[in-house]
Amino acid sequence: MSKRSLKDGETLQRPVKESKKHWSLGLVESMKDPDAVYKETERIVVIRDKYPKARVHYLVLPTKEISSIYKLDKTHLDLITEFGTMFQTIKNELTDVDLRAGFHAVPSMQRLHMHIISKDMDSKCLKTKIHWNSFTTSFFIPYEDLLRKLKENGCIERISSDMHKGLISTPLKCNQCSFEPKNIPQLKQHLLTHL
DNA sequence: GTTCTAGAAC
DNA sequence: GTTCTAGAAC
Repeated sequence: MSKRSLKDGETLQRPVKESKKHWSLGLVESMKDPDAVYKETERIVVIRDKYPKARVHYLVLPTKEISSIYKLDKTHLDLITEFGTMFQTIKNELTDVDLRAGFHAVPSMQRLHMHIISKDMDSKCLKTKIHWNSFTTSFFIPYEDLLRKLKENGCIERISSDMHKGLISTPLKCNQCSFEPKNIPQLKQHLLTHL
């Protein structure tokens, strides 16, 4: 016995499973979206982060399919050097902002991407401890460090699962002073004092 | 990566 | 009672 009668057009079948792209392909989709693209060269694209974690937050990606930093080898040194040139270009254009460039040690989204993010970390999209720690602990691999590792080792070594767990559970600490907030709302309130 | 929300923390 | 965090999402 059905619990209620069906409305016009309604069926007993579940909606046909949408062939929706997996969320981890979101950056690759954004690269095709003219509204998201900030700059473009033959080899790289710069997009605005859809959920910026600071007042300025861009992503630099290769047009070529490279899934993550763990696929890099010495043949990519020119490409990564161009990432650095792009970072310098953007710094020169935004001289009133303190910008950092780097990569997440454990990226969630596909396609190699370098974050260019301002130090303020003032954003409504910054909501969780993982968000915070992914930019303020060694979970964040500065651009120069990654370039050096690639030159010296010819690849980027994965961090251990224990290291990963440790970094994302690091107690909150301000990225501009020694303050240790009790929780995220307190951190966000405190960040305003550094503006 | 985000959204949602149960239940922990206050 | 309200705020906040952390885990599931088929």
